[in-house]
Amino acid sequence: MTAERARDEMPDDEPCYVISVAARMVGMHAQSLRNYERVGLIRPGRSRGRVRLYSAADIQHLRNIQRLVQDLGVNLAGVEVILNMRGRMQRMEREMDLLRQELQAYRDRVLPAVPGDEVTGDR
Amino acid sequence: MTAERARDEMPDDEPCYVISVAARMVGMHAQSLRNYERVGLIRPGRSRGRVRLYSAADIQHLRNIQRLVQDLGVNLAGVEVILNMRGRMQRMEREMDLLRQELQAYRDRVLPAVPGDEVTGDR
DNA sequence: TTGCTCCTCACGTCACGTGAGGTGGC
DNA sequence: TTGCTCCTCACGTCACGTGAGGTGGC
Repeated sequence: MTAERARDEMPDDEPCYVISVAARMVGMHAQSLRNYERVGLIRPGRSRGRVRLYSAADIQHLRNIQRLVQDLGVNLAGVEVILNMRGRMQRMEREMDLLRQELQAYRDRVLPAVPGDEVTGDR
Repeated sequence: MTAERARDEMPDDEPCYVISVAARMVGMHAQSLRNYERVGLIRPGRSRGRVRLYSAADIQHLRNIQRLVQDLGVNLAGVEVILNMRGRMQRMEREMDLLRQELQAYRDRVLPAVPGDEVTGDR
């Protein structure tokens, strides 16, 4: 990522690939990409001439969709639900990391909690 | 739940409804229930006579499937992925609750953590 | 015996991929 | 002008619901 960015000066969310290039990159039909946009699964940028422009992040998003559709046989309604859930899970994971860090700080630097009491006591 | 259990002495995982009753309870075609079993979405018990018997938990599971299929238009491959993810999210939520409880125990009973250091320090 | 269950087969419908056809702006 | 893009329409395929048909055990 960092190396790539340094090489071509292209941030992940920079719209840069027209539909034919994006389709070739992910091995899909250009018309499929238009279909996915029509049902709201992806929202590429547009040039002033109304030409779709896909960012590197869009390409990655398309690969996620592709894996669900082609490898697992999920339909587009399912893809939408799954990608939403995936986002929520990622947020939960970040929140859990924060909790673990904070807890570790207590364990390392301060005092141990009353052992086997408050966590298991009321379950 | 508890009241129901006390009333009819029927635990949630007790197989008790034949397919016609289960189908009527959830408003689905009996053949659909057989389809769901064939693709592995549900696994009802069987009587010795090989007759399917659905538990209250199975009924609830069928309602979850029904909502995804009928309300959201998800196909069966998507339902499988979504229900698996849902299970993982529920386990994560329980784990997060434990972490929060433990953390709260530290905050209440012991000492405050070094404020604004280890949690925000390396982000 | 009656009414259930079991299973398999088949048909209808719908979602989605994919191609064609005609258009317009770099 | 050429090769792209845009859009819409239409067709083929597949998944899934749903009914029929024939069977067997409470």
